[in-house]
Amino acid sequence: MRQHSPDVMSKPERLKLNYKFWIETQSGLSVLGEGKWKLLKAIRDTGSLKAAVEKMGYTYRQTWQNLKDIEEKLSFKLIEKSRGGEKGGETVLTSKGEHIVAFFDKLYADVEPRLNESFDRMVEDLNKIVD
Amino acid sequence: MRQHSPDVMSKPERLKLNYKFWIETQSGLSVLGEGKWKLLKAIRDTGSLKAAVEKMGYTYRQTWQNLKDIEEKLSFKLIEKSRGGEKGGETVLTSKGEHIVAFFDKLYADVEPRLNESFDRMVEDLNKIVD
DNA sequence: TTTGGTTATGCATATTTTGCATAACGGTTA
DNA sequence: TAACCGTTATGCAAAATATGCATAACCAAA
Repeated sequence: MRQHSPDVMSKPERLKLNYKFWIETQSGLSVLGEGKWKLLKAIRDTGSLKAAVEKMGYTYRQTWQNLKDIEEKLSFKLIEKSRGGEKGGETVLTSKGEHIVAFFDKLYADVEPRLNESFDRMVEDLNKIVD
Repeated sequence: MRQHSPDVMSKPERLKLNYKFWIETQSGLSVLGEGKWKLLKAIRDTGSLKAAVEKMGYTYRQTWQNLKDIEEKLSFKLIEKSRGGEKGGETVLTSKGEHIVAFFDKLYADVEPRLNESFDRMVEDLNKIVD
């Protein structure tokens, strides 16, 4: 069957730039980035993994596994979980968990403004190519 | 069966930071980043998709599909491919393909030095958390 | 000892990624 | 003009990941 490719010249669209930072192990294994940073904040704010997950729109199953894997890679705990009690259970950040949150706060505060400036400038060049 | 978790406190390892930039469509669809940038350079240098792919250690099948998808998202062609002939076929960059390569060259030259400086500074803070 | 809300986890299903195998091309050459 | 050869093109099976449902485990309080 002969089938020609879709016309690749038909829908010019303005482009943009995006970026991402994350922590990895020395061996290059990815550990955690912006998503888990925000999740940790949500855990801190709610005192509950379940509530944090719902707030973020994540699934409990996967997030629980992700956090377990992250702690394994880091070799220290980010959260302290307990079951039972009046509220059914709770999850709080460990001291190191708090530090990781604070680290990302600082990292983004430091780097994002300058990066966005560069990107705003460069995205003009980029869109000249499209036209 | 009762099975205790692996001891998460047992292998402290120095951490590092990493980052990534990429181009996306206005609607947030990821288009291409560092990998395809380097691939395009390899295509330019070799005149062949097959050779470029082998140079990069990618698989032909997937790379071919990726490039097709990227051109679809961009709505313009990055490469011009032909089959047959003495060399069996060849692939060269289009003018816009060249421009995209040049864009990434400039982007990384602009942004990387300052970013690496910030990261070197911040990674010290990060590893204070680990200890 | 019952209750209730949270954490913990097995497992089936869906989705994505890989990679093998093979077709299609077409300028060159005899 | 017909066979050749190295490249591009692509279907498809298999493997690896991701997703999400269902349900167990837990335990302070009532």
